[in-house]
Amino acid sequence: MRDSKIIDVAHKANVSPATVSRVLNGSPLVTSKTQEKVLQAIRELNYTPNAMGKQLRSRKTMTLGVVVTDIGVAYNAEIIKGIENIANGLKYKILICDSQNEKEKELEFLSLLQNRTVDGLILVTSQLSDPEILSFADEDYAIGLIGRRIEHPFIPCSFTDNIRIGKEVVQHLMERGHRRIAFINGYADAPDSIERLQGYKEQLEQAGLSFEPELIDGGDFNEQGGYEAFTRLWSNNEEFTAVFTANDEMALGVYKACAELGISIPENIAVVGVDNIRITNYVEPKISSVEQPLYAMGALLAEQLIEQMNGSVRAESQQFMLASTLVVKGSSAKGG
Amino acid sequence: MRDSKIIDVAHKANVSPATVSRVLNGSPLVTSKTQEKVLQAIRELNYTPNAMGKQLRSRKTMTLGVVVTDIGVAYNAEIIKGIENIANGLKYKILICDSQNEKEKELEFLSLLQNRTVDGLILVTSQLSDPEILSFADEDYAIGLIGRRIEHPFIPCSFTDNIRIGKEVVQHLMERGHRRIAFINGYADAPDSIERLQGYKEQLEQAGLSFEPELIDGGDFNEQGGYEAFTRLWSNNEEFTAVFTANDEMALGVYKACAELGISIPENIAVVGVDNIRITNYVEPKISSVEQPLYAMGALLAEQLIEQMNGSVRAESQQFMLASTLVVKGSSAKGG
DNA sequence: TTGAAAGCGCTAACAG
DNA sequence: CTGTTAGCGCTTTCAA
Repeated sequence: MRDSKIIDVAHKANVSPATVSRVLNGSPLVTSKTQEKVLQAIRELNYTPNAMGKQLRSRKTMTLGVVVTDIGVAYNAEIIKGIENIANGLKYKILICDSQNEKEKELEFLSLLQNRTVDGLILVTSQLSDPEILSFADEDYAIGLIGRRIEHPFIPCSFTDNIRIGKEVVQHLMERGHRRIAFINGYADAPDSIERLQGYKEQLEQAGLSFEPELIDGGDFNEQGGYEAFTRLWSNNEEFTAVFTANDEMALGVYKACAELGISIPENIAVVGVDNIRITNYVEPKISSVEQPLYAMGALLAEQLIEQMNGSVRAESQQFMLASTLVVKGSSAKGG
Repeated sequence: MRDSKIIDVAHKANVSPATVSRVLNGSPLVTSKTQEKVLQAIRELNYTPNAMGKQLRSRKTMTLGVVVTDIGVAYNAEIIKGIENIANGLKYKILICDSQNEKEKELEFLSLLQNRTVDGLILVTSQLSDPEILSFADEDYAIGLIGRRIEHPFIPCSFTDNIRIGKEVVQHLMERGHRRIAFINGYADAPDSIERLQGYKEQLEQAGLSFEPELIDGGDFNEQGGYEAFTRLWSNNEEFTAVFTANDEMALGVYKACAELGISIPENIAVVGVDNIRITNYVEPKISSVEQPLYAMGALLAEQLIEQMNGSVRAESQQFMLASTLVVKGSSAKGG
């Protein structure tokens, strides 16, 4: 059966479509008598306002696009939850794109901003380059970033203090007596990688230790990469006593390598990761890790972006730099 | 800067909006000369067709709604990926609702079908009752179900053969010599629970063993529930030698309980779960588990639903019952 | 092959 | 307080 429209309700209630619209939108200037007539007609016709008509007229879709590299990763899922809860509370819906790290797919999704399918877009640790993102921000498109930072007055960002994460982990390991600390990094060009490495360096320097490039390797943020990086580092006989991996996935790779090489954790080597994913608590020993306020990062950003979209004047965007928490567990329990 | 519209392009190219629309939609009846003029104007104005106008006119949003109970659970994430990949391939977008198992939120999301925000809706292991779902299916709304089955000509469903899962696990454990097999179920009224229990019973019967209700308990599909259920079962001194948990989360709870009670797996007791989640491979011993074709469940259902939505005649929906695979690992390696 | 015009369903001026 | 009317941006008859 064809949906009934506002005009049908108007006819049935003997009023104009405008009046029906007023009732629908809770306008205060309708008699309670008229209102009742209209509501009755709505009930009888089982009428529901059509979203497309409304959206076209109001030039708003009340929808936020969210681009993540992989929806299956707990890191992203938690951020999405933060975004979704805030968005829903403010009557927004979210359209998700699992880009599988393909730039092309992210770019394609950005077109939904141009064609006004979404009112705003949130990129979660996107692999797009700054210029690519900025080319959109120059238009009157609302874009927000999570887990990444771009200096731009209209692009809100929420991210963690990665330098501090690097410093904190190194400090913790030094307190446990470690002096030669290896660092397994993620993608070389990811801000997370660069900043955590920087924090690592800064803390070493602060302690009067010299930075040794031969203790650094990269593992692309995944388990296999961590496994391979550790294997390489170990084979060089650098005699480090601790490893700091830029995320937990790579720490799992280190565990695998250690199991094969007969290295025991934490007796022979201490391990600290980042993200504090669930698995870190199920392996033996549990992996010390830095926990990030992911939910908050999503929620704060969504709130800021929506506020900004609805502001009459375009206000300067806020940048949220959130602190993380080191959770010490078995993998770094003993001294080096 | 205000977006340019089709009329602007028309003016610049000295044609009518209808012609621009034809070019946009690849109509064959435009001269290549006119086409070039129009394309040129589009480029110059950096024009992008407005999605709302198009949608209102065509009465389609090219959007699929997806309701999951929790986006953070790997089970759901994998299904979403299957849906999304197929949907994107067919030019559809997906709008996600993480209902957190709140019925009210699911119901609210269903209204997006009524107001035509989405063209179709997929419920993943929804907690809504059959009548609630059917009340929507009676209208001309496209609804599909995953991980659940409703007999209705227009509701496509994809789900696993849960009875077979129950039978297979029991058979496997019996082959390992187990005769008294405890079963920790999920929510008592979930189809997954009921059917897996039924399979468990059938296989016992087939082997000439009697069903013992005192070996059954429930753990609500979560780790804590599994922990508590096992603790209860164990304290009854029933002397079972194996536990079949209706999902892996509860198996993890069993591991925790066994660690506390000093029971060693698999020597004292064998454990088999369902879902084959990642963590099952990181605990010691690895947990035997039944792997479900989640991605395929999502993909097949999305394909069927979209096909159905676009069919001129409303065809009967298909039901997809997919087979699962038991992955035997350390937790059920030894005999009982 | 192209254009004129109607209308998808809704809201918001403006008038009464 | 309510109705009339003009679009939001697009597609699609129908006519030329």
